[in-house]
Amino acid sequence: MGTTPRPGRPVRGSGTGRPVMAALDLLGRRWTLRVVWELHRGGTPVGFRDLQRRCDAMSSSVLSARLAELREAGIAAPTDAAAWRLTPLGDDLVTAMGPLLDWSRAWAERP
Amino acid sequence: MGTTPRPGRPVRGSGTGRPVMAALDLLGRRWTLRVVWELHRGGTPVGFRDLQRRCDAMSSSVLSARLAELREAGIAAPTDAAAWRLTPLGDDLVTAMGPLLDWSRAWAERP
DNA sequence: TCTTGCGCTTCTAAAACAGAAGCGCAAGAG
DNA sequence: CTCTTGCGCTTCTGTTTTAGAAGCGCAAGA
Repeated sequence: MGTTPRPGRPVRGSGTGRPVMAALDLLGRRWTLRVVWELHRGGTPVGFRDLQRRCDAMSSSVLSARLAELREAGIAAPTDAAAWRLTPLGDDLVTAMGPLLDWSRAWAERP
Repeated sequence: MGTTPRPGRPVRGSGTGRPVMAALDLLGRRWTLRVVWELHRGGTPVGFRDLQRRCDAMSSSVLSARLAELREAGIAAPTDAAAWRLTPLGDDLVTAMGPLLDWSRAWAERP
């Protein structure tokens, strides 16, 4: 398994660990943005298998790895009842993704 | 080589090709966001080897693949002088990434 | 001519991912 | 109690993706 990118520490593509580079490394991993997205859509905490189904049955091994990374990054957290939800920081991330969604709609309509 | 995700066509993680899913697939590939980012930072068109250096000497084979994908997606385009730059759509994408950068700074300052 | 740098391509090894199987646990049915 | 069902994951093996070095053809300059 790889390492969870953290701001301030060297990450793939940046020896300095500049925040934006660490973020691009973390969020650039496959399924990461999607998992965050689905956790947010759920509203209430979502269980592992349920989350897996919502992500089009993505591989459980990868989901497990992504959740561990997101937890370490302080973006997602397990509840006491064995389910997952976003932290306030995670909610902010989703908010920050808003313009990206608008862009994707514009992208879909290009000639 | 893989396929370039397009809105409206099935992509990894979504049989419907919903725009946001296609975008998450395309942008979720390793180095993609970084390449877009560096093309934008350059301002003027950037040559292949120069771009590679700016991306911390990422693999040339992957850079080549990413540029092909970004071109197909209408995000980047080669100039007549054998250099690369963002299209207007690509510039919009960078703009849409703005809040994400702000978020990364906040992320860097968490306890 | 000879070197230097360019935009890539090609090749092989390493890493990441996919997907099925299964483990231990807990709750309910019989 | 035993049996089944579903849960949260982990483990394992095969496939895909990425890394990284090497090299090709071209063009410009010494």
